[in-house]
Amino acid sequence: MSPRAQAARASVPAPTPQPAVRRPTVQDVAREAGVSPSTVSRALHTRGYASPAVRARVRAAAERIGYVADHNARNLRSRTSTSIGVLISDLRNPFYADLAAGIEEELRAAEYQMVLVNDNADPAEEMQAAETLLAMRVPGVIVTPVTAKCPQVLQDNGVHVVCADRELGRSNGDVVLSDNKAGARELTEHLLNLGHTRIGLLIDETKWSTGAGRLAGFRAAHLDNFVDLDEDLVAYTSFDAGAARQTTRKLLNDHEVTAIISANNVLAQGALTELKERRLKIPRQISLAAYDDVPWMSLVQPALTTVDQSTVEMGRSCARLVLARIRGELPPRRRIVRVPARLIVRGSTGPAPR
Amino acid sequence: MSPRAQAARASVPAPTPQPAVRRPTVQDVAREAGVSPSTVSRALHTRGYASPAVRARVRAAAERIGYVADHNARNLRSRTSTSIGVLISDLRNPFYADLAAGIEEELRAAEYQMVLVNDNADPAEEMQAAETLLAMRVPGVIVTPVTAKCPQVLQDNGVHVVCADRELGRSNGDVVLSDNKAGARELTEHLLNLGHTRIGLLIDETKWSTGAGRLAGFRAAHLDNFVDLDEDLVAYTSFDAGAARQTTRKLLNDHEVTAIISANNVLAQGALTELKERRLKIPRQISLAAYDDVPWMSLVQPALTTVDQSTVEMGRSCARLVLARIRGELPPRRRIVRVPARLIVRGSTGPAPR
DNA sequence: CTGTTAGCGCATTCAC
DNA sequence: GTGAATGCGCTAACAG
Repeated sequence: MSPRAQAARASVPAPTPQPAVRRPTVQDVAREAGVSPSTVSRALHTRGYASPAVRARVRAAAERIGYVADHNARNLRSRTSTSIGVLISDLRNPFYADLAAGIEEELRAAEYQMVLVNDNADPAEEMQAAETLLAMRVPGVIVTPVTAKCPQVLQDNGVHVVCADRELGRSNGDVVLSDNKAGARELTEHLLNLGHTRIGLLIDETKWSTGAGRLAGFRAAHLDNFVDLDEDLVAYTSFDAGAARQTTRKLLNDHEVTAIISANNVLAQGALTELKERRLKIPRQISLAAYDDVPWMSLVQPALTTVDQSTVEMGRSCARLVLARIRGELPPRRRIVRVPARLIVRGSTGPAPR
Repeated sequence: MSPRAQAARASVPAPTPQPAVRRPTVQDVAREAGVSPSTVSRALHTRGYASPAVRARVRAAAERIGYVADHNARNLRSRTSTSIGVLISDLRNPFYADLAAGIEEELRAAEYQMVLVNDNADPAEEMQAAETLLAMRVPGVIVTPVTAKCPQVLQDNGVHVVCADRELGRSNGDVVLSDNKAGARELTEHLLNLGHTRIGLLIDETKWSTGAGRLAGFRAAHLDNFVDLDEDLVAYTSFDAGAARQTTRKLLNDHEVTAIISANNVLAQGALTELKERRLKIPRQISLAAYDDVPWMSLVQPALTTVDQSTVEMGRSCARLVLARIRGELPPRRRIVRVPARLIVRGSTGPAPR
């Protein structure tokens, strides 16, 4: 803003800070119900510490005057919060949106709130978000980690952390993963069974458990089926539809593949675009399949064969897991939840040509 | 949970409530820096009440011992919060995901947090969410309202409310809308210019400003172009791809349309499914277009002609608006922000047959 | 089972 | 410009 504009703004009517509507407190409820504030507190939450009669009276009084307990005060005093931090890379990617939706659903059912932060897969933003969540004193965080440091710092500060979708190196915290290896293996096997022997794998990373697992499944399927895997068919690209398209082009030009598997929904987009551009008949001339089923994959013609990683359910699992931790219901040992992956055969995969 | 299970759970090792890692407080920073707690508070926030030297010393001390201010305490004391409530219908719908992404982006930049709640377009859940946000003492809420009661209750409690995407009857609060009428008019005109005179409009509601605006634009285009609108071509359906498909079927069977416009991305899915099922050549035999551009629409073949309502930008606008209100930068008069809609012509629309 | 007392961590009066 | 005192609204210890 220019100095001029700023000055103009400073002379505006008068920055009313807050309407400061006075909201009723426990005191008010206490007076209304003819009991003490602490009794109000007990009647409203803890079970067994107030007689049914009093409890009913207090509840009625609270209802009458529209009392809503102040979370800040409660959290401050009781050193707990019902807000859970959720740290993801990109809400606009349906994978993360579904994950968040599953988390939110489960949290809401348990009367917890979701504080959602997009970190754009940027380590700096991720750390900053972690600090904010620390400041909020959230008891738990669900994160699709970018750096191991983030979950680490949170844990060091007593926050229960659940890593979602991926594991970074040797972590020691709870984690919820898609069964990447099994899913990728099944998908690859499906293509091998159709007679494909030159299957290109479009993949962006293998440092994380996600890519590593999918690659492992891809390899395993080849091994199991006695098909030699030409290492050139593992085509590394970056997490970007445009790049994936370029890589697909190379795969097509230089390696005579009859099928392509993309390791996630973003890469699939690039691959499909290139195939369409070339007017290749799917699946007659080439088969295409993707890990990570998202809605558009069943809308295109032909619909894509995919692996559905039950993303929403994965989110629910994450939420259940942090909540269980927070409630102290789990033994200290780290928990690894593996969410099943399901092959969905649609029209984009068919017999190998020739 | 069954009584049995509950009993079992109660006898588990021992519900450790919290690891209760003791986090540094202002006191600790004060000791470390050799000043008083109140000086620490001032040095860390308000400007002008601490000498630069002290301020630097305090900041260094805070950094050193890893001090992170407690939001709960701060909020309690200062009666403000940096959490903003965001109430939407369905995070899995890319429209809402984009909206939330835009909101979050802007909030994060201003160091605010987003508490996201899915209300599933259910009035009861919406009201419950409102109460929760009230309990959190959020200074502002952005909501895609289901009932007028929700924004009302929030406002009555001194919360700044911005309604996003739609207006319910005569509201008196701030609102950010897509320019529905202009967008729909432009889209309709595009089809009329291609020679279509029997255009079906697939629409789910017209009570809200959203549907009403799109219908109005549809009508206006007909009027402007001197094309009589057969009222039967306004095909009411419900907000559901399956229903939209049925309605599309009827439109096709009974009304000889040469083009279909769907009022949003969900309905478009149903319409497209039906057209593909019938193996109709798009756009040779029939044209299809949609309001609310979402990613899959450019992936299908042919890509869909749509109206892009700049959803992410709409989210940003919402966030900027609540923040401005919270800071008291705006005059009391209600603000109506209209986000421009942009026609994107792609392959699914072509000259009318015959 | 209930009332009294105390204090969570911080920001904001006031004096100085 | 800085320190001491006060209390935001609530719940956890205690008595009783």
